[in-house]
Formats: sequence, C-alpha cells, structure tokens
Amino acid sequence: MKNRNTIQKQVVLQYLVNTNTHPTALELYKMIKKDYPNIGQATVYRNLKILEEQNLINVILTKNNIKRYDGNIMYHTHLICKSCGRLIDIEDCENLNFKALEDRNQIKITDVKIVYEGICNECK
Amino acid sequence: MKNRNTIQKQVVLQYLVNTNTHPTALELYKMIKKDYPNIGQATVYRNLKILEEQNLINVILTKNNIKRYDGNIMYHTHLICKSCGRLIDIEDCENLNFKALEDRNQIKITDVKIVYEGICNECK
DNA sequence: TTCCTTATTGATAATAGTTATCAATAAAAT
DNA sequence: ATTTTATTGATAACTATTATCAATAAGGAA
Repeated sequence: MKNRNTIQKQVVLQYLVNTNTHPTALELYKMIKKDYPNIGQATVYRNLKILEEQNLINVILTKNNIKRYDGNIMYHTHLICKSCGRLIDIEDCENLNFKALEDRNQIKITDVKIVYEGICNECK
Repeated sequence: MKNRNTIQKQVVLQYLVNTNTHPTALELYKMIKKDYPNIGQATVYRNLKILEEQNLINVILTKNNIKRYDGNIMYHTHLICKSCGRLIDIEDCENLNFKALEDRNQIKITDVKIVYEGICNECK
C-alpha cells in the first residue's frame, strides 16, 4: 500500500521532466502552483525527495546549498556558469572508467556526479 | 589593508590541512575550540568562506546540504560511502579531456568537481 | 615604540532551505 | 460501499549559514 500513485506525485515528476531549467524545489512549486493552486509547498519537497530516492529524478548540489532538480536521468554532466549562474547540461565526450577506479581504490562505485564550473556558451 | 593575517585564519587553514576527514564547518570549529577556546563559531564559518574564495581550500557538497571542507587543493576526486557515510579521497586513474568538452559545448571550463557514490574499501 | 585606522573577531540575531507534525483527505484493497 | 492507512496541505520546527555590531587587534604611519 506504500508509494501510492497520487496526482501530486505524477504532476511533480511530469513538470520536472518537461523542463530543462534544472529548477529548485521552490521554483518547481511555483510553476506547478499556477496550474494546481491547491498544491502545498511541502508536497513538492516531499515528492522530490521520494522521486530522488527512487532514482526517477536527479539532484544537483550547488554552492549556496540549494538543490536543483533534473528530470533527465540519462547519464550526463552539468556546467555552472560563473557569469549567469545557470546550471546547464553538457554533452559529454567520454565516459569514466569505473572498473579501473574500483580496482585501484578497492571500492564499489554505483553513481557519479560531475559538475563543471566555467562560462557557458551564451556568456562566452 | 584587506585580508589581514589573523591567527584565527591561520589556525582554520592549518587545522584543515592537517586532517584528512573532510570535516564540516561545525566539526572543524569543535576541533579548533579544544585548543583555542575563545574562537567563535562565526569566525570559522567566515574564514572557511574566505579561504574557499581564495582557492586555498576545497569544498565538497553533500546531499544533506552540509558543506565538507578539504585542505588538499591538489586535484583529486571523492567517494561518498553509502554504508558508513564518510567522504573519502579517491586515487584517480585518468584526467578528463577539458579541451574536447570545451570545443564540443562551446564553453570555458575553469574547474570540475567529481563525487562518486558507492561503497568504500573498509565497508566492502 | 606609540598612535591611528579599519578589517576582523566573537556573540547573537536573522535568514533560508528543508523536514517534522498532525488533522483532514483520498488511494486502493476488501 | 466500507475500511485502512499513506499522502496531502498548512504550519511549526529545525539547522546550516550569513548578517549585524560593538569590541578588539592587525598593520601602517609618525
């Protein structure tokens, strides 16, 4: 009976998948609020947390301790632009060699987050 | 006259360089407090922020929105162990090809943070 | 050294992102 | 239709970090 399929949960996921701006929880709440005025802020935070735990969405951590969310769970990396502050998707050129890292460090790797810092194509 | 060389600033950097546990600001404050009982919590937070801006220390962002600090500014990556929760240094096998990424995405890269998630060698 | 300017400190209040609480609601099994 | 209980929405609480400000001390000038 756990993990009920509420419309709120569906909406949070749907709105996140249909944007590429990597919104914060509050930004996403405001977007949804326009179409679903009754939705609560805590509900958005709660469902983002749940969706993340279920690996249905991605989280990117930023320096000001604000989480940004990404509905695209295909592996990719991000750039934080020091000029405009936006968080932007990067087209990767190669994948990391997990196997070599695991052997060398005697660890098990299940995931990796890569965030570049620099200047985006629009600001350059 | 800006950026005065206070003993508090020296101590914060020194204590951070001399540990490999990637402490939080609060943890570092408690460590320092034992030897310097008069130091203020805000002073530690403040100097960590300044030292980071001067690229004299590194910051690693964690999922619970707590910053962890690293006195080692040589390029290296980290693993967050899902079992013990510790943040551990990784011995890298190869470097990323910044040039290829910059050309492909029409961006300028100045820095990169890589955080692996998995199981550390002690927990494995 | 001594004086002077002002950046920095330490204590505390304020801020802000996120989580916990809880009565009301609604999903889904019976 | 009824029952159970996970989830919602409103709000309070929590917590990492930053801002405020009088007191202090770093570092330059005399």
